[in-house]
Amino acid sequence: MPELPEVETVRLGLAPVMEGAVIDEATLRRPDLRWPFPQRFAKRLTGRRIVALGRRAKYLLADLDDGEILVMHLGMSGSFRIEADGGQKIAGRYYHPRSTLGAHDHVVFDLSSGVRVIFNDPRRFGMMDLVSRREMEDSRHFKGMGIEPLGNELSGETIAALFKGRSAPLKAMLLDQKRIAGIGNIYACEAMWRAKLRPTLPAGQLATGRTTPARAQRLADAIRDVLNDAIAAGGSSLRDHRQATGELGMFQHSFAVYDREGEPCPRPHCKGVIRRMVQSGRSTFYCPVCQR
DNA sequence: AAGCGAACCTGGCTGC
DNA sequence: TGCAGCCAGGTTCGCT
Repeated sequence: MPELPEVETVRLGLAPVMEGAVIDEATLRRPDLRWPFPQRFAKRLTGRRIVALGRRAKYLLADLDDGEILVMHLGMSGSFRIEADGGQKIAGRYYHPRSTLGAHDHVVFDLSSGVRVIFNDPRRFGMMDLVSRREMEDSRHFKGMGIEPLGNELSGETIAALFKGRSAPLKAMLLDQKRIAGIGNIYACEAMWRAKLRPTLPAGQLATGRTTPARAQRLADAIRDVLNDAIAAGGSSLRDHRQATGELGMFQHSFAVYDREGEPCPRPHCKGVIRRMVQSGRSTFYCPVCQR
């Protein structure tokens, strides 16, 4: 379940039980996810205290007390769930007692607090890796990664600079993690709708104009707003996916265009009907009337 | 270099 | 009911 808002929601759910906890035991129930686990993975995690749980784009980062970072990606279908020894209330929240592990429960972290964190990923496009903190920026996952859309770098000027001279469609540019990192198919569609921009627009055209190009500014605002709104709603729960706490995200009810082909455009006074097209192999949902 | 499409997997839904 | 076909929130690889 993973674009930036869903990963941030997962982080917020896991942080109260993981931060400060020691990993008593890490269990790998298969040798790989998308890629093999790193050498001696379970052993290197055992006994480590999790200092902090952070996020970069769609990656979760567990800062360990030996200077390594546990890097985790949810892929398309990854999720975490939390169980507590005998059922427990922690920081005001109740967690279900331990249950039997299921078919796609690939990684289990047993924490010193009695909490168990389970990573489940049917399609196995997720990944876990260990990188040293000092080499993280240069590691293969993060080298060349684009700006953080909720950070200070995102602005109309930045977008204009990032897209300048590019002929690829706007939609493709938004999905390019080497420019802006963390936006996926849903929020690309939603941001373009909010900014009233056509998905096929050659991205470089956002960079034209003497002062700050108005369209680039609208897009920057739309990206920031839609991501913040989604985080506030606990992310989007498609196909019944859950947050780490077991709750459902709610932002799918606020989609303007995503998966709404044939429905009326929700913009006031717009008479458009949402359409679906395919761009670089993925569905794009948009309003042909108000997105230009 | 940039921009596509395919590949990696499994499961759920649709339509015949 | 059964089965084929299509689709899915991501990333990487390989080909023009």
